[in-house]
Amino acid sequence: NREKFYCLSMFPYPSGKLHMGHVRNYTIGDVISRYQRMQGKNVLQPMGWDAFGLPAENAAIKHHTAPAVWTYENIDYMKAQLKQLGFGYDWSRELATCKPDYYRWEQWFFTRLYQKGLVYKKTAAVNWCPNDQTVLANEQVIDGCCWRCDTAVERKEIPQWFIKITAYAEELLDDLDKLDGWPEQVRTMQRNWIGKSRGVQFRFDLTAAVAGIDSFEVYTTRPDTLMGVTYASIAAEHPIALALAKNNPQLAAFIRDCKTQSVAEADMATMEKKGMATGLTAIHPISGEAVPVWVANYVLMDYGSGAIMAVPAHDERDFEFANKHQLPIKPVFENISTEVGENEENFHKGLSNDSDPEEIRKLYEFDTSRWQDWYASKDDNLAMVNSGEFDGLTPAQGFDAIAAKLTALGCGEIKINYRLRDWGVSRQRYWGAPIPMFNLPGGGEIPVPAERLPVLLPEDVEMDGVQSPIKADPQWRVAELDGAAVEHETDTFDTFMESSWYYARYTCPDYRDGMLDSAAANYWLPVDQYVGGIEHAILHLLYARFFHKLMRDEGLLNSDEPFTRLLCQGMVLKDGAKMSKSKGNTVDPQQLIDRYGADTVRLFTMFAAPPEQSLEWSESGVEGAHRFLRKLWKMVHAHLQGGAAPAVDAEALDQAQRDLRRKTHETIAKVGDDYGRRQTFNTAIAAVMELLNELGRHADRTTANGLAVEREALSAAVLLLAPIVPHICHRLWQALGHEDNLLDACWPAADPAALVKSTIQMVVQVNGKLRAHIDIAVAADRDTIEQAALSHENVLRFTEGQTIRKVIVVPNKLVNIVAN
RNA sequence: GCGGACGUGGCGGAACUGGUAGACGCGCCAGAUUUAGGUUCUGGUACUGAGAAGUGUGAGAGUUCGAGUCUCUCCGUCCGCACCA
Repeated sequence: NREKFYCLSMFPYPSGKLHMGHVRNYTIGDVISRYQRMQGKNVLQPMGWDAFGLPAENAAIKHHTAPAVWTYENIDYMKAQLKQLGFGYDWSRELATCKPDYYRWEQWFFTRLYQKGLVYKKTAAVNWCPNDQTVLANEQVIDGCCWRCDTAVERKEIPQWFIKITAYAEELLDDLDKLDGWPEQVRTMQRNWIGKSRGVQFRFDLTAAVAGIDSFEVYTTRPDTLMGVTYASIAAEHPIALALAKNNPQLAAFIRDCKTQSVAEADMATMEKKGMATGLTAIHPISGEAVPVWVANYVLMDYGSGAIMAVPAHDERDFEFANKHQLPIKPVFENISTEVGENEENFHKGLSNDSDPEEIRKLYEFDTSRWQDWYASKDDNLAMVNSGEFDGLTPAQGFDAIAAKLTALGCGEIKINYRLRDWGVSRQRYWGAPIPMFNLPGGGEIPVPAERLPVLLPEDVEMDGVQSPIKADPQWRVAELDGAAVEHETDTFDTFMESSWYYARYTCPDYRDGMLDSAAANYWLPVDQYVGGIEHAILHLLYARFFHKLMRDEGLLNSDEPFTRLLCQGMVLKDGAKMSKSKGNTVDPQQLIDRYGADTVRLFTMFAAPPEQSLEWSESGVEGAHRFLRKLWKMVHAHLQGGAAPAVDAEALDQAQRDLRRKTHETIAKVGDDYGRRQTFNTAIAAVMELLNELGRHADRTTANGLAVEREALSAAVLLLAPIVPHICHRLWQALGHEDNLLDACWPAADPAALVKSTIQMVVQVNGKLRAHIDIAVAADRDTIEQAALSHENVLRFTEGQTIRKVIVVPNKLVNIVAN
């Protein structure tokens, strides 16, 4: 009937051997697991392998082997290393995501999602190397070129499978509020990533149809600025652009040019903004004015409708674009506030008259990064201008009025939008789970029936360095369904698929009758503590949350969220930079284990920094950790030389023994709090060090009471350090005469009676500066404290000739005397 | 570019709820043991100053009796940006 505790560390990609980041991650998880076990809980701590992925393909090419061989060898090696470090994993639950008995259930789940309408196929952009005729990952695009052949990479639209994560956007957003065991910054990042917005979707009619298209849709979160629209932009892949390009060689060339760029958003956002006029004009839905239509490289076909309205006066990016292409800038807000700064004043002087575009353009150049924020923060101080019937409204009123107008005109409506996009899971690579679909000869596709799963990925393959072996082999795809010829899909799943549900499969890794054994899953889930790198704060954690809800809605489990508490550990640095092969500043943990032993490595990684901060590597710090363990060993054995120690007789202790005993119990209280609530293991270790320092100074082994107090302190130290340095503490615990297993030993509790103090030291400040310390009886009232403070010699010296204006007393802490 | 964090001695860090800045460790200095070095032990170690005291948490402002902590502006570093995992 013990309470369960599921402690999970993010499983590793089997890249070869453990690096310091793994050591740190898994030490944190193991320390928490051991602490919880000592609390008497039924602890699950599993480990496995995130075994599919791109590096295996590259390594296979380099070493002339198969990705599977390379992966399994790495798993064997890394597993042995994890065992050396003494992590208490339940290896009977080990799983590897590249094994068919794991990915078959992922394939099955995908077909279920398909049947529920949560999966669909559409075209989406990938990085394409025209020379190698292959798809590249963002990582394989270096400065816009292919990493193998240095050819300029193009954007190419190909059909791909998507899962409708946007259907769960609202729940993924709302449930963030429940995750109070998560770091606030992770929740904020996920909120911003989902990016819920309220805006208006509306239609621009073209003055002349192109290839039968006579309008296009745009979405804006700022309909209040609609009257300031001076142009519209469409994506290079927009049907209108493509149709026009057929008879416009210049536009066709520009569109080709737009394709020569990476699909990574960071690259898109920092690249030069380019555009070209289409010659088309759209009709402003309210004013009826002609609005020129441009093609722009920063408008993406995959986002929203692939077209945007542009308001250069009130959007920084539009402003830049308008400046570059000499497009008009039409302000539609006027400042009506009486308090304005110098810049704003100049700015709004210009805004409120009908200056010619050149004048306004000059005006804006004072600081384009600031006026936009300024607008956002001063809603009530702004009034609409140049906006016809909407003049005089505030932006918020303008939002509603213009939205209503567009709705009434039948060309638009208020719409909730998310920045979050559906999850593209197709990869054109070999080393991944095959997507379980049959492609039909006449087009279309059908899921592979459940009884024919898994769709096996052949492991005995040769990599040619360019194409996936299952794409290169014309036989692999051959299949039949109900007597008709069909083809296996040769794309594989994004590896985030496997890492999105492994935590649940650990609860029943050998279950053969389904994806999850609900009884086991519901017993162990949700994970009580998840530990992993901050780099996963958005993608992995969002996909896992999504999958959890999908599994819940499939009836496989009954909780809403997968991870109750989350700890994101920082990076391991050397010389101030992240340890990485490319920088050549890695430290091989194996050498440390060989030289100092697992306990020293564990102690150093936990002591050098709190888990959420980056950890600076230090060889002398490791030696310091080793020194401390030797000292602990010697202290216990020196103590044992003193002979048998009786139990502590609290009433019979002298003052020094009482003080030492109080220190022991203060340490127990602090360390327990550091492990459980704060998860600051570095300060827990420091507190035990302090206790041992105190013991070294004041221990008296000549009396029975002295020996008893020392025994109590050392026993506490051994128990408190046991989660971090289990091996040495196990031996010391035995040496101290305990027969029971340390892991099952009860976590010590601080004795309230031992913590009682008769006097307390308080700080006395004069005008906020420290001037004295006073010893005060714990029960002293405010007057007594004030008198003691005011009559202190040094306080008198600093208040002489001054008037006491105020005395602030913070109980048990300090007195501040305000005088002048 | 957008989103999120961080910035404290020679170094890693501590200061948890706005209340003694620098716990603990490393390094360094001095001493003891040993006496070749290392190990081990003891003491010291933010800066300026003989001292009294003053100054000090990336820079600048603000709120407060009191700011490393809260607010604003700026600078720097790091993480993520949907195909690295």
